Amino acid sequence: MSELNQVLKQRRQKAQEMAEMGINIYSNDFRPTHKISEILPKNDHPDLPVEAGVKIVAGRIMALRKFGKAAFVHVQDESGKIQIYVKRDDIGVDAYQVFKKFDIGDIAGFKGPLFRTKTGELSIHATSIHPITKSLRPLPEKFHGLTDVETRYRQRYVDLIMNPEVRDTFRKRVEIIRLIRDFLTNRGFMEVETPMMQAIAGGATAKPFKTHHNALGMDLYLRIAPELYLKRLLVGGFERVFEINRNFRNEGLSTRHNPEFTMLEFYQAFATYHELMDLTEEMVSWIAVEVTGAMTVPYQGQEVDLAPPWKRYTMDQALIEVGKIDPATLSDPEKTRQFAKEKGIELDELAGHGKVKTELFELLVEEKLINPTFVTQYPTEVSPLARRNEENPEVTDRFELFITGREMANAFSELNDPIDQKQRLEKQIAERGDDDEIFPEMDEDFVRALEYGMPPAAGEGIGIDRLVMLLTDSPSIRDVILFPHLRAEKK
RNA sequence: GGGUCGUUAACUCAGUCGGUAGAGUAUCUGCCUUUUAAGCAGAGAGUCGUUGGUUCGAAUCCAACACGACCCA
Repeated sequence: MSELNQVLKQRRQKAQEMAEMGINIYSNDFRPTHKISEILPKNDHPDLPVEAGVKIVAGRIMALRKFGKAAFVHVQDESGKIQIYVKRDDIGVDAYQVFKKFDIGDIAGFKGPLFRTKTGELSIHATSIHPITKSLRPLPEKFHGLTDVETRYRQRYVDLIMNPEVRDTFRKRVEIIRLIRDFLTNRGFMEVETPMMQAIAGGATAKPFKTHHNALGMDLYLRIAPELYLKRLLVGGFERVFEINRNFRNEGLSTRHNPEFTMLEFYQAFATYHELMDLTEEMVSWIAVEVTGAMTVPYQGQEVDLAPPWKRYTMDQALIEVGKIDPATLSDPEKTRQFAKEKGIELDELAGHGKVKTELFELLVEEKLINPTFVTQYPTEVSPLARRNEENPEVTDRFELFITGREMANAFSELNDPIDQKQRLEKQIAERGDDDEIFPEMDEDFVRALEYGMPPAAGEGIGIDRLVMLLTDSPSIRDVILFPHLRAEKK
């Protein structure tokens, strides 16, 4: 857009005029005595007299209705919005000349007692006005506000100024993360930080971002998961650890995928995935109540009931009961494969029964799991880091949690047999095929760590962005990430 | 990566059959000392995403590209 358009020129001119009047248009000596939210609740009863005393507030001018010798202003600070009544005869002729230069979008301070207008709105009757920061750009129109999605993401600061519900979503996001910290810390978990830049991007199957360390002359990868480092800490003797931090995956973008996203991973020694199912139910339902006030939350027009206990299926049960697959078909690898092909699933020759079942699950079951559902007994074939089930080595002691048809969490009893672990990583690398952008690469140090002996443990990862989407009723991951990734803006 | 839709003033949007650009808000000027989508009168504001093509003539039709949204992989 043109930098020289009329409105911008006028704003700059007005700023200059104010400067010429001797006003510091970027001052930093005004100190409000009250947040607006501290004023509002004490005076919200229309029939009771307002509090006595002078209030000093500061914030952004969001609306300005001028009448010549008086005006009404709406000022918004971080906590809320209040109306100010500015009258020439009360602030003085000179001050009113300054006030006439105020624009919507400016940051200003106001001082005066409270009163209630004819129409009953709580307001501050200004006895003085204070320019603080001049705004050189006009805000979006007051009625429709800012709705253009691209501008909202690219200029999130304007989105936050204009849209209270956006501010609310991000406050909730912070609150959710704080509650997770409290919950885990209260249960004896220790928050740790492990490398974001890794020589071997392990712990998941995904394409990593590559970067380079100049001084060391080595390539590094932004982590796709912290898993292998957190398990090293179990070896080191920390028995309950968690990390909330960014993972990076060099893949496509969608309403559910951003290249950098926030994961919670936590590991508990001397526990199995069963205990993590209990913990997850308790944690997520508690957070839901704390953040939304209810155990049932709306999501995009459907009601999601988060009250424990949650439904638990084995993968086979889910395929039969939700996916409506004939048990006779499912128990026969060849028939299952045939069935998958009929459903249009393309299968690699190397894909075993477990892989085929997982593909069918993703196609036929996942999107139907609206209320929270744990799915257990994932095939060993698709779970290279999980502990085998002791009765049936074809499956692992693992669950995934689905809510609103989306994967929310992935957890398992950890494999701590270094020889089995090494073989499974080697097998996974061998099956990597021609896509050499995808890790894994053998992490010899991780195997060495396991050789020292890792206590039996269960670990879980929860996608924080998706959890926030659920609890804020947000349709896109971009609505819960302050600055989502977009292509470079054209000049 | 594929498909569909979109991109017009700072913002929200119209723009018919191809005839050279409109509204509201915002801005500016004047009036207005309890308004709240304040009001009244007037004014200014545009590389119609970009580049080509068709045409006497393109915001409009065609193509490519850019950016975005949604769906699919």
